[in-house]
Amino acid sequence: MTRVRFAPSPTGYLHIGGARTFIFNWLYARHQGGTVILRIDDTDVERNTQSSLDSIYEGLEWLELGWDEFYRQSDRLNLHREAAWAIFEKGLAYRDFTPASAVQENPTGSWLCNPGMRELSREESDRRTKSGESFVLRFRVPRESRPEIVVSDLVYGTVRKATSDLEDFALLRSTGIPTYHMASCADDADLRITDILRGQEHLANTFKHVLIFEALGVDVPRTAHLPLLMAPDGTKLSKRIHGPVVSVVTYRDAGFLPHAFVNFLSLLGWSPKNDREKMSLEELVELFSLDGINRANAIINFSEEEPFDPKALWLNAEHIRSLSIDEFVQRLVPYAQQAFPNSTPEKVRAVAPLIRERIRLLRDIGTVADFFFREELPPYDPAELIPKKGDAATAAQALRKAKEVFESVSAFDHGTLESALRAAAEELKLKAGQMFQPIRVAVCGRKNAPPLFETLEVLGRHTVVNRVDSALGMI
RNA sequence: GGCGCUAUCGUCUAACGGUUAGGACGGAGCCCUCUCAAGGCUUAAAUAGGGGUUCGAUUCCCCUUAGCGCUACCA
Repeated sequence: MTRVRFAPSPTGYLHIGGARTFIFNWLYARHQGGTVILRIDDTDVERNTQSSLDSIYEGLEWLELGWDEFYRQSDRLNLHREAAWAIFEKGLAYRDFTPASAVQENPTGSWLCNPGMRELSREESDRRTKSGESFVLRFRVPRESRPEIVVSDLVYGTVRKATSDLEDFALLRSTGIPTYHMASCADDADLRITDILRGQEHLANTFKHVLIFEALGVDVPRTAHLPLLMAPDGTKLSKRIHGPVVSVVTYRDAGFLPHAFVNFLSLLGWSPKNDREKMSLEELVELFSLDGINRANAIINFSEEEPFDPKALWLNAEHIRSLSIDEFVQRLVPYAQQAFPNSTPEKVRAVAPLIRERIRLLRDIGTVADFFFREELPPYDPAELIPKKGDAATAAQALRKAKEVFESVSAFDHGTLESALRAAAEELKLKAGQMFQPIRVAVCGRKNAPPLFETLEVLGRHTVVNRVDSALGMI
């Protein structure tokens, strides 16, 4: 049975690279009916923050994917320590009493170990411990018996490293707290993780992990390393340098649909190889395979002017268009509330069909549909009322005629309005566009808006007549 | 510095050693049309450089270059 884990450490907000790692784990597990584990790797007490932890939950929950089991490494410290000491008892690790300050004095060249410490007898080691000296527990890399370590990565293939290039890494800090490598492997072993999908930055760590797993006497989990997500400048994503676009909640707040966002991230470093781009969650689960993961880092394309990757925007618009009106309204209401506090779900529902094909982000309702929700139209340039190949007189004529129609028409619905207004245009010998533009600007406050007749219907006779009146007053 | 990984249009990517190097986003143009969208059609745009191997290389090997990662008592 497949068991995967996503193991973020709460030392920063959840960024999109982390989200993608989670998504790949989730897709991989769901594809084969496996188990998804969320494990908080919080062994670095100094740098952990509650706000980071909150950000991880917030981001993960928004994705609407869920997980099956949950653990926190800080609850499991004893397990990690016991595992470390078990390795020590097997003679595969040793105490290093070198003070932390002294270790730092070797910046150049490749440091492998402190030979004197590595060779310390058990008696001597025990004696110094008893006398209260502090130490770090280091893995004794078997450079003589094991010339190289070979990893068969599910994505990168066979990767090898000479043990003569691998330093005696730490298992336990001088505080007794396990290091990342120790805690991670001990937990992976204990939680019976079968497949580790994680960022490529860990590829080089995998050699150490193989050694730990072997020392623990457990099967080495399969690994699949994922290419990294990079900023357009080729550097790694950083909130400080690249701003809020690297944070998952930014996408939520802008009005991405969670699964559209999942769709977008899934396409960064993975391809179904059949030219599919827009996929539902179900399709992603069905199609996902490690074969489609490539090895080169992917750049997420954003800029100052356009903070979201254009493809993400396009995909979101695609997902929005394939929502039913009910689902769309449900997703839209919070954003409508945000932009127009007095908006009602009923009003949103009336507007929804008119904007579904016109917005890329749910937040766009605030700019695209404002004239539906505001009592007063924001000021606009009266010149906008004047149609092409016409003058102020044309506009006034069209508006006066339109007002007559609005006041006299029996039913204020788009079908009736359309035929009445088209007839009116003909009567005035105006082209459709010349007739409709003044009306559109009068009721919407701008030239670009949803189809006119449906818009009029939603606005209602009263509002429409009022707005035409005030337009007439401006001309 | 050492070690490891990577390199196809601007971006995401496809191509069992044989394709006019395909698709998508974005760009440009046209069509549709009451505006804006949506939709349809067309178009520009790539195999980092150099050596091999091969009848034939985007694909395999080597070198160079560039980028990324690891080299902590961070994860």
